[in-house]
This record gives sequence, structure tokens and C-alpha cells, in this order.
Amino acid sequence: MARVYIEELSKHVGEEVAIRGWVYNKRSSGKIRFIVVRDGTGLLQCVMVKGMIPDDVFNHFDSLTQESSLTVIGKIKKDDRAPGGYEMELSNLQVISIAKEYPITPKEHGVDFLMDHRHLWLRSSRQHAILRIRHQIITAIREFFDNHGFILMDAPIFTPAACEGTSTLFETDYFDLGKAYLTQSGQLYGEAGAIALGKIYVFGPTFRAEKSKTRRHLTEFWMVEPEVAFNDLNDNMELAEEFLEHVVASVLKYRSQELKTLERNTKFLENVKKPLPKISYTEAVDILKKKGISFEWGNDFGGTDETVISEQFDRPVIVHRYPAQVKAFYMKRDPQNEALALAMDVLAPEGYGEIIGGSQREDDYDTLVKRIHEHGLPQSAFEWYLDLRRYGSVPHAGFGLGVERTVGWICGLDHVRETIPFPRMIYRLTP
RNA sequence: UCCACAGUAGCUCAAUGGUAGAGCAUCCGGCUGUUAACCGGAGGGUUGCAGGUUCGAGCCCUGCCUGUGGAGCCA
Repeated sequence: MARVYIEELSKHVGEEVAIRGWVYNKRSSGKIRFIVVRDGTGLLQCVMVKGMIPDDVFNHFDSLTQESSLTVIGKIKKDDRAPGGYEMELSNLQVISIAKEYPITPKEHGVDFLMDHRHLWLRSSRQHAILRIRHQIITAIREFFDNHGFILMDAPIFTPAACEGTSTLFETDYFDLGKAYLTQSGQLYGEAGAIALGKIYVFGPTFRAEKSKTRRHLTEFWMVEPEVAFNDLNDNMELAEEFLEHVVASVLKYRSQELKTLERNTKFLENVKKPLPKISYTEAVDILKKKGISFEWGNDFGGTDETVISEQFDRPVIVHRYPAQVKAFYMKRDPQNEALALAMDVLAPEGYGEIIGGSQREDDYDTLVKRIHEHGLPQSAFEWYLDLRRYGSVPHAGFGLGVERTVGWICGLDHVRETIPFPRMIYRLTP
């Protein structure tokens, strides 16, 4: 007899099959009993009627607890009364393991309790939907870059010093070489890769030791960072919008069922088509002022500022040419206005904030040395990086996309902690 | 680091300063189409911790702990 998965049951109507999984829920009305089984790919309602099957099989029902593992065998039929649309007329049932009293009941729970049981919470339908969409987003990211001639180039996670010199980093002892730090960005290494290979992307985890305590922050998160030799700021923005369009379209195409499970309104997602609106930082400041928000030119946007700006558009908006003073040392200045950096951020709609940050990089050796000193950074730590300007320097640009914020936005979640299987936050290191 | 809010049964929550309760979960019983099934019954409590006010504190006051949201910083 065929052992099949629930998601492929439509191909097995009328056949007797075996499904291996776990008890999601059970209900009884005396002589007729229902077991809802999950197998990781979906839910299947199994029906058994007293007298139609051997009593010992029928009586197994009583011992089943939520999340007990079992094999169910029976004929598949279409039935609109069943969740998922298909139902199994159970003919046999083999218990693999009876679960102890399961902490997560079909009723509501608080976030803290669920986070303490994250390893079990992952079994619920909603978490399935989020993780499948996360998978789709990561698949689409790799697909996009792979199909556009980019080479995946992994950057190290242990680094000798701060990449940008601003964030607080996680520190660890590193044998006789002193301190090592967990990377906060693979970008500088990505630049070396772009000069070596033309166009590359770094895709890996990054770490920030800042005590950020908001719905948009994790201490460990994933970032994808493309870097392209000979690209300028405009090329960079075009790459970003084409990339975002592909990722969102892929989720809409392959994960509509999961978006439905999450009750996601896809209106804004369907709008993610290039070209995206592009405004300068100065224009963004004007928007804030028109909305009556007091904001001084030269500051960086806060969370609420980003929300107000993004609310003016029906799709992600690209903001470019920020004041250089709020941006990193390696960003190239605008030749038209030295006070501006050739930087760009993509703000997601509906208040999800910055999902992409990038820039054209400073490619002039002398200017870059000057910036390193202006930011109070030790030049010795950046000698290898300066080599990229000593030996065949070219204009180049890239950006970083935060995977968890992107998942949160596409899924319509109110907190990034549900976008990654095991979130790491300042007050949570377990499970 | 700062600001605000919260902590009562395994879980989610009630309880004017006056006998700590409900739903779910668990256990027992009933029900031939259930949909977070339903109906009847049972067990389950050091009200986060330490003090204080009061005849009397889950409730008021002080301190601490833990968590949540936000600010700063950022993706």
C-alpha cells in the first residue's frame, strides 16, 4: 500500500493509502469518531464508525492524545465537510507513540508561553505557513541572483573588527589572536568578491549586540548582500526593485495558500512591480513636514518617520541620497553635493520599515583613508579593504536585505520573532 | 540605558479592601457527521518575590525580579 503525504491526496481519491503523522485534534460523537492528523504537509480528517472496523482499532481512539504519532490507513474520498476537502475512511490505525499531555492546546496562548515552547509551536498551522513562506523567499532570493550571473560568496562570521565601526558586536576569545567579533555584515568581504568575480552575493547570518527591544529586532538575523563591480547608485536601485519584484511574485505564485492561512491582504504585495517610486531624502523630509511632523534635516528617520513616509505610497518606496553624517564611512559622497551620501534605503509599505539598505561605495583610495580617520577607525584593520582601492579600483555598489523583516512584511506579521524558527532576542536565548 | 504596561490553576483570563472563580486542558460518564464539537461530573491555588499600611490585602504603598511594547541604534 502506498505511503503518501497529505498535500498529494488529490491524486489518490478512491485509493487505500497510509499516512504517517501526528494527532492534531480529535472529536467524538459516540459511535462516530474523528481524528485530525497532520503530517507536516497538511491536515487530514479521518473518520471511523463503530461496527465498520474491528473494535480494537475503534477503541484505539480513547488512548490517543494530542500529538501522539501514528499511521492511519484507509480509503481517501472527497468531502467538503472535512478541513482540506479530503477525508479518510479509516480501516486501520497503528499507534507509534502516545504523547504526554501536550502543553499547547487548541485554545489561545500568550506569546511568552508560546516562545518558551517554540520547538513545539512550530507544529501549528500558522507557523507552518510562515516557515513555508520564509523558505519560498529564500528560494526566490537565490534563484534571482543565480539566474542573473551572481556567484554566491560566503563571508566569514568571525571577524577581527567592526565592519562599520558603529554597532555593538558580540565578542569572543580567539586563541592567541585576542578578540574576535561576530559579523554584523558581510559587505566589506562582498566588495572583495565583487572585484574578484564581477557580481556576487553574500547570504548568511549576522549579529548585533545592541539592546534593541522592538518588534523589528533580533540579535541574530539573516541578510542577503549583493555587490556588483561597475554599478553606480542608479544601477543599484534598479537591481533592488527588480529583485524585490521577483521575490514577492514568487511568494504570490507558489504560496497563496499559506498567505490565505495568515489572512494576509495581498493588495500591497500585488503592487510590487518595477519601477518603484524613488524620492530623495530631502523630498522625504518635505513629506514629514507637510504631515506636521517636526524633523530636522540631517537626522536619520525613526520608526514612525519611516511609517509616515511609506504610507504615502502603495508599494515599497526607495529613498536615496541621505546626509553623509548618518551613514557609514564607506559610502561614496554625491559629487553634486558633498553633504550627501550615495545611499539608498527601501521602505516597505504598511509600516514595516526599512527592508533594504545600500549604497555606491567610496572607490577613491585617499578619500576612503580620510573617512576611516574621520570615523575614528583604526586604519590597520582596514588595510586589506584599502587594497581593493590600491589595485584596480572601480565604481561599485550593493545593498543588504534583511530576510526576517522581509518575511514579516510579506506575511503581514506584527513581530519579526515569528519569522525565524528559533529567534534570538536580548532576553531570549532558549529554546 | 530610558519610558509605559503587565505578572492570579498547566493555559487564557475574572474577582468594589471583606469566603479566590470561569473557559480550555487532564480524569470519569453520555452522544452515529464532528469542525477550537457539544452535554454532565471530578481533581487542580504559597495570587512573581520581600517588606509595609489595615480589624482584614489578589486589590493600596515601597523595593526587587521576570516579561511585553516603545525610544535610541539598526536590517
